[in-house]
Amino acid sequence: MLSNSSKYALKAVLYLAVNSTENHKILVKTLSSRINVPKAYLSKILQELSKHNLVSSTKGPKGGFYLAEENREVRLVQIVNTIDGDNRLTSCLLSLNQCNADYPCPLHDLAGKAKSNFLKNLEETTVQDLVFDIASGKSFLPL
Amino acid sequence: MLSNSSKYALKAVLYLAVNSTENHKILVKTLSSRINVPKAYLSKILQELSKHNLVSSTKGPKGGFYLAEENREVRLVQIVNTIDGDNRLTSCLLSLNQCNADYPCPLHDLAGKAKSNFLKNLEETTVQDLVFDIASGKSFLPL
DNA sequence: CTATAAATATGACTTTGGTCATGTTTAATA
DNA sequence: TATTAAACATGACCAAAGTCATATTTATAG
Repeated sequence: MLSNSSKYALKAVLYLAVNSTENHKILVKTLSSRINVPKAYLSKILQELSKHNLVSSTKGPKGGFYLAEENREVRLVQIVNTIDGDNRLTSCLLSLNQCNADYPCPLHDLAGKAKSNFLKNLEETTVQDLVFDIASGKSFLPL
Repeated sequence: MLSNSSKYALKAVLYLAVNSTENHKILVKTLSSRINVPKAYLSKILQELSKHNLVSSTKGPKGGFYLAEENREVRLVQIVNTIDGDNRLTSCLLSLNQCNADYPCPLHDLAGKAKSNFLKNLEETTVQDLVFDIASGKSFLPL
């Protein structure tokens, strides 16, 4: 459903959303140990996210990664698509080219509703929304 | 969501369901060209399915693969689990160990409903059900 | 202006899923 | 009973995802 890389990306963004501000940046090293993702690999993922303006960073001493206000409006689907590409979630379950609502493959309906529901949620939900759930005790962070 | 191997397995079973009987067995070679899956790889998948009694086969001249009546009662989840293992579909979206309804990770609800819906469908649907959909024009076969 | 601390860029290594080729066993038929 | 046609079994190869190490760039602070 999601690649490992996407999961790591989501975990990282989530941690930054809760624990960082522009005045309190986080080192890759720290982030790595907090969310249990190998440092070097996490680096690569953060760079990709940074390049697409989904997270913020500054180099040099006192530098690090953080989420600016604009980053908090990012929708989860942007994160997933940036890392996994955008058709991982939309393609037919059997990977058939000609499979659509008018000419569905035998598994189309079976998966279709679940998938579109999931995708819709990813599209509608922002990072800030998740932070809100955590703050209000609806969900929990230990990553 | 599903591995390539699972997709191939589903396609193969579906083709056999529609086109084979105990008196009309299908060669791997034929199946391969009909569903566009490399012959050698398809072989391996069919062997795995056969070992678990999800498809039937006989060796030797006049041999081949087919679906016996019992095979038509197989549920899709059995096919997927046999090929992919059984936790690919059930594990947490972020692959967290401690994530459950009482202590959900921030993405739990977002994916949970979609995933459990999909899983439920795989558990409830038999091969025969899909054949029925095809026969009644609800879905289409070209694989 | 220099030293240093951090992200960034690049590329190599490893693991795993997917692909293929070869040989072995089984069963039908002549 | 010999031949042959098929599934079955095993293992090697390949490609992509995941993992890691090294070098470069940038910014801060003394």
